[in-house]
Amino acid sequence: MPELPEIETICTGIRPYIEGKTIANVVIRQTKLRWPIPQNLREVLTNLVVIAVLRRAKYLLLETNSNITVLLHLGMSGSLRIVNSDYLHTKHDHVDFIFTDGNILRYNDIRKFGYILYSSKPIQQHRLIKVLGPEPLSASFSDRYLYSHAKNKKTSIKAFIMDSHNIAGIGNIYANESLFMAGIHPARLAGDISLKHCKELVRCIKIVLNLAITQGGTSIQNFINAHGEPGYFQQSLAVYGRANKDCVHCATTIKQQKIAQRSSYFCPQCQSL
DNA sequence: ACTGGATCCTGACTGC
DNA sequence: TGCAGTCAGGATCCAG
Repeated sequence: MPELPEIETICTGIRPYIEGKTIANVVIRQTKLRWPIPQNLREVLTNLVVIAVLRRAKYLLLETNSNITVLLHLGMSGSLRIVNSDYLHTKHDHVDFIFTDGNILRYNDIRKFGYILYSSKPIQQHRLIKVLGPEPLSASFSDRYLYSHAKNKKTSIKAFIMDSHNIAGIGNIYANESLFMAGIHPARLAGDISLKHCKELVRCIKIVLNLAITQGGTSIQNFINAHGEPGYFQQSLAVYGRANKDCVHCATTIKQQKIAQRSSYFCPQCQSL
């Protein structure tokens, strides 16, 4: 389930193989993803040069030497790998971006929750991009920002930080881990979090995401990097997936509860309501 | 304006 | 062994 650190890992992994390279062809085996792949994707991309591989929230962006930017979202089961033509495609390998040097950027997505689109406008103006909140690792995501935007909100703090319109790229795993580290109960109302606690939460979100990036992301079900290798952050998870186990701090039993339709894990002792 | 629920999908897992 | 049911989850859409 790729979140920000996983996309960052993939971005770093594929960049050396495709930046500055020319797209020779695009093979689409399955168009029915979350949204249909544009019918003319192959026609539009052929002969373009990828000049930059970027990440915004959980989107991976391929900038080209024309006005076209490819926008990729991996949903929850998507992966991208660099392969060559010796690797035969398998069941859920939906799209191949084939480069003139023989490398292939292969998109696989078991659950088809992801999507591939392109934009001919500046990508910041794209309807999916312009509504995003600040990057959590940027300076603009501050205690002041969190406090002022969460003020008066009657939703849970967990749902709030997972909403990409508020903060971009935090999914269920890192929301759980950040709230645990900050000692904040996931069901607390966003509007009730003090400036002091906002400061602590912002600090913890940045620590958790940075640590996950250095460990190559989290492989819970099927995350793999551009070379087909798993990440290692799952070994550092303090609460996510640890229902009925002992809290790493106080040995209280970790509780699991659905909050905002998502499995939430917390220590009832360390994280006060 | 704001909030929460339904929805898309497949595979792993559980229980009978 | 086989089948049915449940769960995982990002982000959009829609209803209240």
